[in-house]
Amino acid sequence: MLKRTRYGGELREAEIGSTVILNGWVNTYRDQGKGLFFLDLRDRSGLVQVVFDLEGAAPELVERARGLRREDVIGVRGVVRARVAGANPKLETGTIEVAASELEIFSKSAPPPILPDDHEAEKIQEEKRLRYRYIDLRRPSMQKILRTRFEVTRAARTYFAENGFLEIETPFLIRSTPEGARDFVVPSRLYPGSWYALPQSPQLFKQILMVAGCDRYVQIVRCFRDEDPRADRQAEFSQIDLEMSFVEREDVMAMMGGFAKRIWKTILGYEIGEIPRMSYADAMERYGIDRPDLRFGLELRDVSALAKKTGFGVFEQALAKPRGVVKAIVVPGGAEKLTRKQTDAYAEFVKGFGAGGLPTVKYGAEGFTTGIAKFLEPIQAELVRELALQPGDQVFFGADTWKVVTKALGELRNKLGADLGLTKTGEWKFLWVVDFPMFERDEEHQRWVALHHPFTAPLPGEESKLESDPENCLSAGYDLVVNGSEIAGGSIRIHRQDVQQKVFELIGLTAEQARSKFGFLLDALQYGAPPHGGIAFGLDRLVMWLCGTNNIRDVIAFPKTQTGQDLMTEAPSSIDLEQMEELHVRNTVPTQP
RNA sequence: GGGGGCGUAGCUCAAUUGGUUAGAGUACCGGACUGUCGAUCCGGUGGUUGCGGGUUCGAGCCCCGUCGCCCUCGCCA
Repeated sequence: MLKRTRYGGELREAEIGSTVILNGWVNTYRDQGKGLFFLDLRDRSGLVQVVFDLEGAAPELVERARGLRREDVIGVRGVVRARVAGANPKLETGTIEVAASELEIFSKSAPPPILPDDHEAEKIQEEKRLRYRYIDLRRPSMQKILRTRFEVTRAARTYFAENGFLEIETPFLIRSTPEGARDFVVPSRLYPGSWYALPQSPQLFKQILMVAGCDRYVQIVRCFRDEDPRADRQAEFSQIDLEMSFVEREDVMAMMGGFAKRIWKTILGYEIGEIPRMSYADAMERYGIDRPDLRFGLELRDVSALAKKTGFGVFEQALAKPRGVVKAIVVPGGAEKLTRKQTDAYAEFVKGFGAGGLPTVKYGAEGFTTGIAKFLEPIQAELVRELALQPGDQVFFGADTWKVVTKALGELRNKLGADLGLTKTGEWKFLWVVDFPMFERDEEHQRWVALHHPFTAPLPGEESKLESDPENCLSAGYDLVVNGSEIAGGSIRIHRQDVQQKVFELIGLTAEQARSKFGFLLDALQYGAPPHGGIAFGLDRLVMWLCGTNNIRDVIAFPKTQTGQDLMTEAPSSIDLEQMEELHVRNTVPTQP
């Protein structure tokens, strides 16, 4: 066997004159006739041109070479030499080529259904790429993503090892716990009628590792949530998960900030600098979202006080609602940049988030024009001052309950940022969001739900509000946001059994329910639990940002479709009747004929 | 569960809006070619128009159902 001595894509002019053996796939071939045959050999490192010619090779060799086709797998021995007829600037190896003297064909390829060319791949239906994933992954850009993902996890292990963390595995077959996302479940063979669940995260296990004295835990771990996927999430995903003992939130944030800095430095050579902070309340008021994209302004401004003076029906009705507000977004230069068609489309857009419409005005030399200009006459001067309007600006208003306005304008703000080209690649705006409320009111079920999760501790000094004022009790949670995307989230945990009981009670779990579902945690907290806290990084989303893709399937070697299928293996599938009987389950779906 | 988009040759697309035998590029096969590089030139194979019904003299195109993929709202403690 011709065994590789070098990766072809790494060869450069310095190697001219040396003999190498390359292994790889035929990317393309160019048959020049009887005696001259070129091919581009692809391996993990990239492409290099291999030439078979009469001067240097036996005719028999040339004949065999001429039979090569795309995606055949070969070994080649040859001498590295300078290109005779000029370089190919498109290849990193474009100034050299390998003059082949020996060829071994390891495997012929059937005509490939798709070709692993980066310039083709954009056009190929993703369905085909997923079906033939083993071909698609041969593409240089996919190889680069796989490598980047590995560099991230390697840097993570190095960083956390340097900081005294232990990587400890937690089980995949666990007890199903309520709340949160829908569980994937696995039937038990040995306990008829009983089920395991796959973990949505190792949350409880890592807390128990702290009780167990492990002090600092990290794990790069798969998590499972049986919810409908999106472009940036799927049922099965990975976290860099960690937990620390004897810490306050400052300690965890410092550790994670250091990790983010390490990653951006290692992978992109980028210096993050100090990561600013913002309270959840601020984020919601000014950006309408708990993960603001700070790459652009367009902040939401509360103009309720002024709106009250207009007598405009839409504003009045909104302000009459419980917690009704009127907020504004100023688009600098929007009067000219935004067409009527666009602003109409934005009105439709915000309706999708429950807003009744999108009142708007343009500001110019003659004051307010278009839209609701006439209604704003009484407050024009004050509004111009309040919003620091410049001629040419356009103002959009949201008028409804705080919740609807916040959501609608927050989403509109992000859309405007994208549409107006306010986000540049290579720009990184990090932000810690802190001081979340412990609870959110679920009006439909008339109860409190934990905003983060029910193991999150109140901020020091806020504990008493659990009794007196749960709505305004702040938590010791923290989210790390980059460019409007939440890439990590965590909190200081409750380490006292009585506090944990109280929180369970507030979210509507009776003592009995809490005991039956989380008894092991409550027990553990009784027997010497250190103060502890942690955080989890979404590995997939992290790699997406680092690789510049907005498709989570690009950063997972074998991803699932939006309906949870693996198109390559065709999972999920039906199972044999015997398998089902062994597992004590029965199929209630009529079988296909 | 709701909304939107897509589905024609292995792949990427077209088919003058219901009209002859569904075309092109590419891949593949055969031939030519000694410096190509997304090689080129000549010729060729290749189709259950996702699937199932329906309307019609006639359906890739219209209608109904169904399957699959993507985006999205809900959902994702």
